[in-house]
Amino acid sequence: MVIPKTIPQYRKLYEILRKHISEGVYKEGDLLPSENELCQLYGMTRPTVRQSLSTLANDGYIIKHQGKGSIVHHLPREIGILSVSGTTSALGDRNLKTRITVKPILMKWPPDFMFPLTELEKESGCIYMERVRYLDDVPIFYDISFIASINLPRITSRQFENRSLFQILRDHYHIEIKGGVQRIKAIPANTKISRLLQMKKEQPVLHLERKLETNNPGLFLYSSIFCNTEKYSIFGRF
Amino acid sequence: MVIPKTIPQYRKLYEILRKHISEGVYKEGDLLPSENELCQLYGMTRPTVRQSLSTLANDGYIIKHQGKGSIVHHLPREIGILSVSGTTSALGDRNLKTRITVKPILMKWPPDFMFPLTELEKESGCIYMERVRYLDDVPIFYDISFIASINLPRITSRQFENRSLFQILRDHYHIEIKGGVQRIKAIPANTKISRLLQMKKEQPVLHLERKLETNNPGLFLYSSIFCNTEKYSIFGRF
DNA sequence: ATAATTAACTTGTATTTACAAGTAAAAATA
DNA sequence: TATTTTTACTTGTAAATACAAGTTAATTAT
Repeated sequence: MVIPKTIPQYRKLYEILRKHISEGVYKEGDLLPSENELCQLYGMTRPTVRQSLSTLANDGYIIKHQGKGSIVHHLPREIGILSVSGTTSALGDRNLKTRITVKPILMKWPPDFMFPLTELEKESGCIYMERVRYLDDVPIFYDISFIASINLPRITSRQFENRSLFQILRDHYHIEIKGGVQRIKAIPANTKISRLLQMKKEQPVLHLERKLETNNPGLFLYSSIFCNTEKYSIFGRF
Repeated sequence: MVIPKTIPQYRKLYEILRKHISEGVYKEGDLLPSENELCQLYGMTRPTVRQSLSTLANDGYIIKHQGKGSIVHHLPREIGILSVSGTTSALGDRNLKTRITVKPILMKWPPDFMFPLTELEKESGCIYMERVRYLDDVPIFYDISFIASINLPRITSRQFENRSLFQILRDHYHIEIKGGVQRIKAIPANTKISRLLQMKKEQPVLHLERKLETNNPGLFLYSSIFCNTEKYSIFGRF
């Protein structure tokens, strides 16, 4: 697994500021301390500080303005990289519940997998799981996940109930999502999907097929997501 | 309008390499010249060259590998930021045709617009247009665009037929898309959409509502896109 | 011949220094 | 008072330098 011996300084500052933004120490619209102030505060030089800030800007946490400063721009990113924007008012994480319908099991990759696989991935098999996610006790997402079983000890026995898969991978395995590709379609709900998402058959459902890249070059996460967008939309930045 | 007096060196090299990648001088999987070689070739120092390369990497044109080099990773980005991935083999730009169904006109913003507008935007009105895009002569996209009519001389009289709106904005007004937000839904086709996209009523259609940010801080592009995803998927990177 | 080591590359991180350019508030002017 | 100019801040661009760390191929030793 990727366990970096030494974490770069710019990365440390990035994590500090990201945490502060997430926790509300700096709120949306706030000006971050100036680059020179951050230099003094954390004992770094300006290029190093700037590297932290430009990474934050790339990730959408701040917007930089020449002559002005860095303005906090907190983004909704509750559910992986996607998030939900509803007709109702702003929703907190507390309304979101996850139910595992198929617990993580080690198995062979399905034939005709949605994305091409490397030999290493094929050999090592995959960890499979199915989840349904509820918003205000209404099922919104039906999520089928595949992870190559490469160097992920004890993952099948972990608790997935109320934490994001991404968070577990981050906290326990130092795996971070760097980006990815996705295919999006609108399809009619089949019997299984309509039952799981409590909707009528043939009603439009959003279908996403995603391949997520991690900081571990050979490791990808795959997921097939079905989403009931009758009441909520999928919200995303790019 | 934003007409930069002096284009930074790193930006010049970025444009050169981006063009070379787009035109196939460097093909997918190729190694770019090393940073030191680029320094010599273009008479820049390594930090400057690295800034070009990291911008290219951020935009998804290359992937950098420590100790190895920068590998070209050409992405399909024919239609704005989205692109289409079909079941058929790789499709070139030549198969894509655009038909303007409502020519650009200056008008007031619709009431209950899909995104909140600033006062400046409301005052200046909007340029409205509707387009249908064909892939292999099959209508795939029905695209309704709104642009705030701020400093865009003669835009309503320009030729939009076979060039991307983005390309015109880039070439004539130095406007570049920096990012944006979007809402995605799966909806049943109504009468108008089913007619325009030549599909049955009530069939699932992908609906995107997008707000695109430009290098001009006050200027945004808005579009409402309906997409027939029966044969093709929307493909995207993040 | 094979395996281990070394050398020569590559990109990654970091410091230091300098000036350009955009922003906003204070100061000087009309 | 209202306007213009100045000043002091901010981030943006760029150079020169140094070493760390990952990759690859040539060299060396077994």
